[in-house]
Amino acid sequence: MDIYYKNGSVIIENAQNFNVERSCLCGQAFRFSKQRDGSMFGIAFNKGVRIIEYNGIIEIQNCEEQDVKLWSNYFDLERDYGQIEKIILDDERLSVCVPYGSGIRIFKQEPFEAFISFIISANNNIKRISGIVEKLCAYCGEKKELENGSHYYTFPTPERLAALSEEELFKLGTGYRAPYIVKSARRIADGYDLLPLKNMPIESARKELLSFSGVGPKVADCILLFSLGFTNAFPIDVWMRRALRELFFDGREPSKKELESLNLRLGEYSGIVQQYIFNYAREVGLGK
DNA sequence: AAACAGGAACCAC
DNA sequence: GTGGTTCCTGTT
Repeated sequence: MDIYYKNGSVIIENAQNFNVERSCLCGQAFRFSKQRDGSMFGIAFNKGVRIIEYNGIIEIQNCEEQDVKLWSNYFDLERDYGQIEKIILDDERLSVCVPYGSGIRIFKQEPFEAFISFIISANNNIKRISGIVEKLCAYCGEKKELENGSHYYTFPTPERLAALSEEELFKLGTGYRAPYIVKSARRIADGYDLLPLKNMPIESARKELLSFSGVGPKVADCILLFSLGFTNAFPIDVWMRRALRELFFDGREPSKKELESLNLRLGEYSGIVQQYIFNYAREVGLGK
């Protein structure tokens, strides 16, 4: 995989195991959308980028020269997903997931954005989460104009979010999560720093996250996996439950202990493996 | 139009 | 610590 800068774009040549559409739309991040022209538009680090593919080349447009590292880190391009995929392929129970999860890279999102987005994700579906996040950004993010005349909004800072009332959040469609968002955003605006969680043992970081309003086990694991760099965080939602019942537990409901030991058995990349399983469940429509 | 989908809080036990 | 109920909105 060769990554370099050229004329306002970050170019990825010989991309291995990177399916842009699947990665952007699988539910790990909520600010990517496919455009009518087939390109992908997404926002991170307050920057809006357009991603196009041609001749096996992936081009991230609207970048600056110093952004190469930034995006290569965000899209987790330095990791050998081929090796991880091989682990899955070699597992009798998991190999069925490979065609559905292949090419997904786990993005390293900004902690605050992931934190708020996954509080919103509770008891919610991908389409609605994206809609709410978008409204939230339009309501109190920063407006940015693009050269082609269109515009986008950045994700709000903790301060901007903390300044909102429950009523305002409720109107944006967050429902009963409004007070959770207010409380948690205020705690962060008041000085709680999420970054040190990256360097803690996973159990400690998880415990910290669970102390926030609106953050339960599943949301905590999502934040750990999708923004804090814990590739062994193992979020289990209804889709994962369905898939795990079928693949590992002979149709019955696994206990907490069994889930925990499965996580351990899957090893240091269990969270990435989880994404393959999750996508398998969604794409084959398990439980439908 | 009632039923369902989707996690966390909260209160019992 | 486990189990049942409630919270809100969009879809069927």
